[in-house]
Amino acid sequence: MEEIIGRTVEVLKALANPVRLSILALCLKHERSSRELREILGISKPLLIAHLRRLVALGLLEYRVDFDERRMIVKKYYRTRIKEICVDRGLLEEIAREIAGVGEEPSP
Amino acid sequence: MEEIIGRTVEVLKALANPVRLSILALCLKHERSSRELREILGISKPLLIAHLRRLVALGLLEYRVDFDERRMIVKKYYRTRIKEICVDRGLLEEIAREIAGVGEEPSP
DNA sequence: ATATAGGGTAAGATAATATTTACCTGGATA
DNA sequence: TATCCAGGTAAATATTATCTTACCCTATAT
Repeated sequence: MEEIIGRTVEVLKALANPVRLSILALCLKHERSSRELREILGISKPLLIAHLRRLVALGLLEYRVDFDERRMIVKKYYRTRIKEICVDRGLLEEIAREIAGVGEEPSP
Repeated sequence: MEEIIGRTVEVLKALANPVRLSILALCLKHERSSRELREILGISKPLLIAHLRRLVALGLLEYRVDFDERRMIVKKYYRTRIKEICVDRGLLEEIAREIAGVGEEPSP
């Protein structure tokens, strides 16, 4: 049992939000700094951080840490990791099998 | 302006739920009655109705009305309409263009 | 001292979803 | 009469999501 339904829902929920979808779109072609994203999206810092964290946790976004030695400042640059999330016939068939209980490990 | 972000989020939100995803999976290969779905999913009638309505409204699910003349009863049979929802590079690029404001109609 | 930039956390308000129980319609059946 | 079936609705509650303000720390510049 792989819990396909749970994992799929988790990813879809992460994508089903205008801010997070916009972040992925903005970081697609080139990396973006936190400040840049906040200015474009017009949201507060804690909110942006929460959204970024969620995307990173699911592997949909990655970041590079840049250490500015002169200013003793750590900056992060975000970039989208495309994972081609697709709700198609194949996925639905897998879910149907999970519901039917096919592939359950027999009790030991 | 087509409001891609809004429409995409709406569809993804509809998919980002274990019950609705299960309904689509169950009605994929053959149509299912309301009762059948409720027994498999183990949820209340009003809840199932709400989920069904939402999927139908977005065109992800369709139903056939069967009128049993002898019993004077109307029954509905649901079937999944596959629409191949895909969050890929192309979609993100479109969203990025929407954010950048490309293709806005000039003020008249 | 104060402001700015960067990366945070904590608490709390508000809004949206998910879900339940109780009830209504109409006809068939025990 | 009472119960079951089908398809609902209404209202209340519970759980999540979303978002803001107010803070903390470090270092640089004014």
